[in-house]
Amino acid sequence: MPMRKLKEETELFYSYLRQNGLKKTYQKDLILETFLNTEGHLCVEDIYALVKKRDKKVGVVTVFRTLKSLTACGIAREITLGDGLTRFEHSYHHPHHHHIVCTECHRAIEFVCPELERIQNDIIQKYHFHPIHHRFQTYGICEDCRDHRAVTDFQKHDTERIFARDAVKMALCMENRCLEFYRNLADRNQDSAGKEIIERMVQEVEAHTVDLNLKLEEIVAQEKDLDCAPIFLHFDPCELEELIPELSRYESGDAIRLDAKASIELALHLNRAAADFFKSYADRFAETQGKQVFISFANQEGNHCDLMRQRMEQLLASPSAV
Amino acid sequence: MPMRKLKEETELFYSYLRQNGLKKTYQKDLILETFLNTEGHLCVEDIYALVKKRDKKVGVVTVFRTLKSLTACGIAREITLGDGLTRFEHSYHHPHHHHIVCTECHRAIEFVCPELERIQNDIIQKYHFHPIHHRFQTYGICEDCRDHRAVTDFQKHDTERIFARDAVKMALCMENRCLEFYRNLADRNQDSAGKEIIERMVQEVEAHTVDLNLKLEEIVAQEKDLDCAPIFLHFDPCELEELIPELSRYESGDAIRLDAKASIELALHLNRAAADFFKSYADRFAETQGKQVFISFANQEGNHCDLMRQRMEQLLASPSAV
DNA sequence: GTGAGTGCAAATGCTTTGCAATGGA
DNA sequence: TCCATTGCAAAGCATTTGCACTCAC
Repeated sequence: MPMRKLKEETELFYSYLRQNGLKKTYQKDLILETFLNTEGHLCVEDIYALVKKRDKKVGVVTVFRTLKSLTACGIAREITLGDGLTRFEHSYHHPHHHHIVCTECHRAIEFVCPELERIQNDIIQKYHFHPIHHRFQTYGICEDCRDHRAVTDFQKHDTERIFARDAVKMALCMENRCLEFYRNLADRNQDSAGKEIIERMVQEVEAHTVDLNLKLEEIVAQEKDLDCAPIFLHFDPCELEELIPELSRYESGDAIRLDAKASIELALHLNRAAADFFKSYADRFAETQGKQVFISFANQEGNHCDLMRQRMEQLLASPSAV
Repeated sequence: MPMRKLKEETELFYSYLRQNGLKKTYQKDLILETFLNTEGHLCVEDIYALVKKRDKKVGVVTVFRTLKSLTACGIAREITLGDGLTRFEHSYHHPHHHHIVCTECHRAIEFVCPELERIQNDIIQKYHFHPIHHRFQTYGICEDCRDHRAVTDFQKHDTERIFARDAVKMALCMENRCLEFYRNLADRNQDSAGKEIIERMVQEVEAHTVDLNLKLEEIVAQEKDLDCAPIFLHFDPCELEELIPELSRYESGDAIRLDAKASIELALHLNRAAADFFKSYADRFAETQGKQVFISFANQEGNHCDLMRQRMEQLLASPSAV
């Protein structure tokens, strides 16, 4: 947990206290700090035990009461994993997610699924409910328990980092699809000017892929074993697939012949689609590092569109110079 | 609750008792009967109160214990609506569903959403969990509570009947889309033989629609106000839309010219798609009246395919006679 | 100094368990 | 007869409340 965030959340808590005429105390601080410094799905008893390590005099009741406040101001979120205990997880700057719960070891994996959010919105509207929150919980037996292996705790990582990691992976997934598309197209395009344009696209996407991989490494380096944490963002690859134009539409007979203009138009179209998609994808999430990844990816795709447009202008001005 | 079902469930319970070396008793019978004769999401106290009306001597503990057994043998299903109480709902021959819970009045609407089931399967597979069950719960404030209106209980109907009702409605929705498609096509088709074929299709679909409406009335007549119960099956109309061929594919210029053969082929294709879709749709559900509706709809569409094929043979044999 | 916070103990509410009596198979 | 079942009372358990004392503002 970076200090910056701990500070942000503490600020939030204090302003909540101020606004509600409540007082800040040593115990509240201690409980907040303990909560923020622990990842996972902790029950009151867990947090109480941790707090007691630092100060034996604190009572459980205070932990209960403070966690209620933390929930009220959006720092914590109450969850249930089916064992009758109320558990708490970080909420501030953490995307809304769901759980896969092992009914044997009671460990839980978190995942985000925008499709679920969409369905939830559709349904609640259909029934004229004013939405508050929703939860999707899948219960099953995890691999470790099924194979009677030793189990350790899941989810020891900062959710926001894992989300950022997966956001970059999603962007990379998009870029890889684009690469495959452009390479395939360059291979088959029988118009040499168009081929050249597309090959330049390949290089640009490759460069972008390198950047994204660096970004990924940077994120993963922030925390030990972050790369091993299970997938958090459950995105639908079909949605990315749909952004890629169908090559068959450009075939005439079995051959593909896209001149420079048509190639730029195609690339422009693909970039525009990707930019729009990632921009609206970002809208689904609360303020997080991951959201920022989507926004900056959308912006880069947008910038690439501008570049395409410039090239198009150049081409129209002096067709031989591109 | 029809007698037939009460009997089936009682049989199931007795065989569960037999297989586990347990004994049948007057109290268990009483609790089972009370449970089966009440629709809704009842907590132990609710059922206990109802049982007490019939016999003051029965204890709560027995209700707790019997409900555990009923859950174990698949007659009841335990649910939580967020108020800390364990509630029970019918499970035998009831499709797996989810809930929209009002956080004010604690009433819950049930709904079935095959899309959710699909996502659940995808995700649990991705994380290598062995599935047990899943729950999707949406919390919000219902219309009544938002407008500070008086509230009565939801869900006073037999879930299986509501499911059957919605299954028929879904089939009707499909037929209406087909009708619209055929009418539009008949209108625009400039080939008179083809037009005639399509007009016959319109008549056949109309007849089928009448049948389905009769079926719907029959289901709705089984229970008072069944037609007013909220939508239970949340199907995706896009999935139906996708089954309908795009007319634009048959346009040449702005005109449509489909001869008899092409018209039969088109109708055959549409019927086949509908039959396949509803057959696989039925597979998603446990044995219920609604599932039977889907299967019989798929069969009827299949039969229609056979009819189409016969016509095609006739046409090929004597082109003028169709 | 005022009023919220704290921590103890006690209460609450749902659910389970222990146990002696009961009653099915 | 045997052993599951029943219903009472009692225990468990997570959480909340009452209250006197403490401490932040």
